Amino acid sequence: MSKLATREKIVEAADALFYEQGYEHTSFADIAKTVAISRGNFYYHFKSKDEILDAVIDVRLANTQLMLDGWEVEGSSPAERIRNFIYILKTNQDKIKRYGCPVGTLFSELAKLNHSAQEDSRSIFSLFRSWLTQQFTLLGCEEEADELAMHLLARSQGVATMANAFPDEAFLDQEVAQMCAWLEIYVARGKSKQAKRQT
Amino acid sequence: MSKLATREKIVEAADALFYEQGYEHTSFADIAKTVAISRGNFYYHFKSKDEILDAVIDVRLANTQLMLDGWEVEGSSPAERIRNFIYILKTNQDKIKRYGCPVGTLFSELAKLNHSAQEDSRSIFSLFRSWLTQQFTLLGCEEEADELAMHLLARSQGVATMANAFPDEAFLDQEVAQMCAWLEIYVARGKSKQAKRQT
DNA sequence: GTCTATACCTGGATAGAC
DNA sequence: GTCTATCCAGGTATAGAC
Repeated sequence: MSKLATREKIVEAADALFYEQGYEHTSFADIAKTVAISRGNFYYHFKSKDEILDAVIDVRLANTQLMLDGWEVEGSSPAERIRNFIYILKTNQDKIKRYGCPVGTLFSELAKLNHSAQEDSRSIFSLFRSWLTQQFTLLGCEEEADELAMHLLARSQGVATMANAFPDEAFLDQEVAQMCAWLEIYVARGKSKQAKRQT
Repeated sequence: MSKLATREKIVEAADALFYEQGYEHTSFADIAKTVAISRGNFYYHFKSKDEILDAVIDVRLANTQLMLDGWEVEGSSPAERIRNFIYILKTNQDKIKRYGCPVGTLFSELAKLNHSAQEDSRSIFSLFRSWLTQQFTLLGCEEEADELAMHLLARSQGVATMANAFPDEAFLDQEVAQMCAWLEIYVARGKSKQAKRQT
């Protein structure tokens, strides 16, 4: 098998396992089993377990960027794009109910481990944060855009955590609906500002 | 040293370390160092590491109950009591910024480990949930009381997670203020209902 | 590139002296 | 009750054959 293909398979398997079992709790043996390679083979592709984590975070960053870029389709409005963000909870609800949010739970774990990759994992949050800030700015809420971005991120994180703790509920749907309703306040506010500017 | 005193010291040290470092990442050696006993001595007091975790969860449950009971002081209103809950974030902000919420992060970790104590740790959430539900009911929002309780829990969890990821911000204060403002809607709604009943 | 064998360590847990 | 000594499983990491 080519070098790249195996490396990619390792990262892919590690990505899933780190999400489902946590970073520390996932052993080389676990990854080796799903990729079907020997434990020794890892060290041809990576110097250490930490390097696998770095690669996983890089992949998550890249995939997140791709997702955000994918929402910038022709004719889409910032409100629609923010709604896409809110709907991540709905789209991934099964996994979220089982494992929580991949971004939040990884960051929490690395924070407790005092791991050197903690800052890298925070940058996934930063990616969402700056993107949301941009969308709220486009919506016409420039002064409070970052505050609104952080608020929405926090709401999502909270819903993910509680949906993980109480997965048997209509809770997630309710909260998604409420977040969309909350967004409408700022959509309306942005429109009235635009109207003022045009007069 | 008396049996009880040592046992309590172990639980106390484990409680703090599980919060700061995570359950799995905390070793007997870590606890032994802070309590200043030998590793072998643990097994006089506990059969296994899992039993220490059980004891820690029991202590947290008891302390939470004590805190909630302490808020039922003479003349206090349900609104004030809910505000006390919101203010936990402010009171514990230093630790939250460093380690997140002790309830949420423990549950998340145990969920990933697929640990048998997962349900016990969820019961700490349940304690808050049922208490909040009761307070919202007293406030006059009986139909939606549990929904409001879950909403407030989720907001707190989200704020704790994001304050952990971005601790350098005025973010936590803003969110606490917004949660208090949000509460006022339901305080007002409850009052108008009461007024109707009295006519 | 991938394997097997193995070194080395840390973690939880046990046995038995004191 | 607390200690020391020790066991054993499992983890990361290395060496070297293929």
